[in-house]
Amino acid sequence: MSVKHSLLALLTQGPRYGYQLRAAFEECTGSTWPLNIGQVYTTLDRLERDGLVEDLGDDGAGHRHYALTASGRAEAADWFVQPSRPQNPPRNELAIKLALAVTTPGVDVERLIQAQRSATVRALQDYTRAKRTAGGGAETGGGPDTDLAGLLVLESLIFTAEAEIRWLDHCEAAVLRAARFGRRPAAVPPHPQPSTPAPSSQRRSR
Amino acid sequence: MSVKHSLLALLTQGPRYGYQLRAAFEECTGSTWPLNIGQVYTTLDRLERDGLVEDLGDDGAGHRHYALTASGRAEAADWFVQPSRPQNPPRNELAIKLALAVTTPGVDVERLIQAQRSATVRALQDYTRAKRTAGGGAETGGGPDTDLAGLLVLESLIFTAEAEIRWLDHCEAAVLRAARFGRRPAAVPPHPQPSTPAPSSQRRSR
DNA sequence: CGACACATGTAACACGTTACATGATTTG
DNA sequence: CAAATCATGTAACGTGTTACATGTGTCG
Repeated sequence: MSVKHSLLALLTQGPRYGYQLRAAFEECTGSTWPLNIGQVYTTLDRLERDGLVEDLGDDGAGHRHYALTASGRAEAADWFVQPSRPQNPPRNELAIKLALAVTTPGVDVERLIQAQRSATVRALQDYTRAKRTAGGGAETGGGPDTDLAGLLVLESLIFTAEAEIRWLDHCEAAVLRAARFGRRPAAVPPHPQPSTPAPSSQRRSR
Repeated sequence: MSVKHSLLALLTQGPRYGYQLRAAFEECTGSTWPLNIGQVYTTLDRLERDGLVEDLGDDGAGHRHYALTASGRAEAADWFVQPSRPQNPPRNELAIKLALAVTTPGVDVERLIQAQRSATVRALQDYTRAKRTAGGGAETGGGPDTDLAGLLVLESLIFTAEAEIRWLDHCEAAVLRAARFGRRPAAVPPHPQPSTPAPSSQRRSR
């Protein structure tokens, strides 16, 4: 959904063509999230089909411009006003992995947590370095707030990574605490077990 | 990718059938992320096609069990060991929206930030309430660590929401600071403007 | 009996990525 | 001229959601 709305938002500044829209998107997000050019065209097709944009045709220079329709403009305005709050927050792969890890016997949860923290710390260092580098260079040529936008995106990554590290620390403590109390490996099967037992070749981490 | 790997991870505890896998997934993540049952079956089909699981056939009770193959077991073990670190972090719709908002004239960024913070604070309160409620109730019947897993998932949501609020506060300050210095509304167009000007019906937020 | 949970699927569609095909223009 | 960039698309596939169809078993 973000691509669709991003294109609508970019078109509020006037008609644009596909290639231009991708460049504008990547510039404004500081190239953090590359946007596939093929998807731009297919999304524009869908937007036109749904009556949110209008095809202005070839301008003679080989550029196929699109403009917002009235409902497209309303949709873009609504996107900016309505807070993003899906009923179910987007799936967090790391949280799922850890939840499955603590419920699966034979998984080295400690190692998982430490490996993940190392990876996140490295990513955080990359972001911090990128933030130092940015802003000092030449203007990329976007509007007056293009640098601000890229900076905010970078800082969003930083805040997220920091939170992930804090959560991992918290998980490590919680897992250790749970392990100190009796951790019985599936003593009483709560559901009727399938007739076929787990194969004996099951891997163990130690 | 998370669904595919989640199913593999659940199957490390022995053969299961589709409906059972969904129940196990939702129980272990505390019903935070509902898993579509149709997707379970199509994913199992793909896993079988790729040689990661094996169809044990109907067990006579109408249950179609699947078991891990050797490569499926290796894949699951690898998923637990390898840290989740995609080259490009998953798109953050809120960050994209804010980046586009500060580069788009006529958008009330202040209002956007405040509306989003309110929504996130409400979500945070929901999570906190859910955390208080959980644990006190009866055992759901999962393994000994099912409660722990659900708790960790909830806390992941809490840590993420808190980070989002902090980031929004930071953005508000940064935007105010940028506004205090000269914010010229697109004085010098950096790219050649399209011939068609933006329609005069453009909405303004105030 | 009727409602509900259990259980397995299919179809259609939205969204996203990768790879490929095609041609114009610019630049070393 | 050759390579890179600009520009527009198509095809195939993976992933995810919603809705529908179908049948069994259980319980009030």
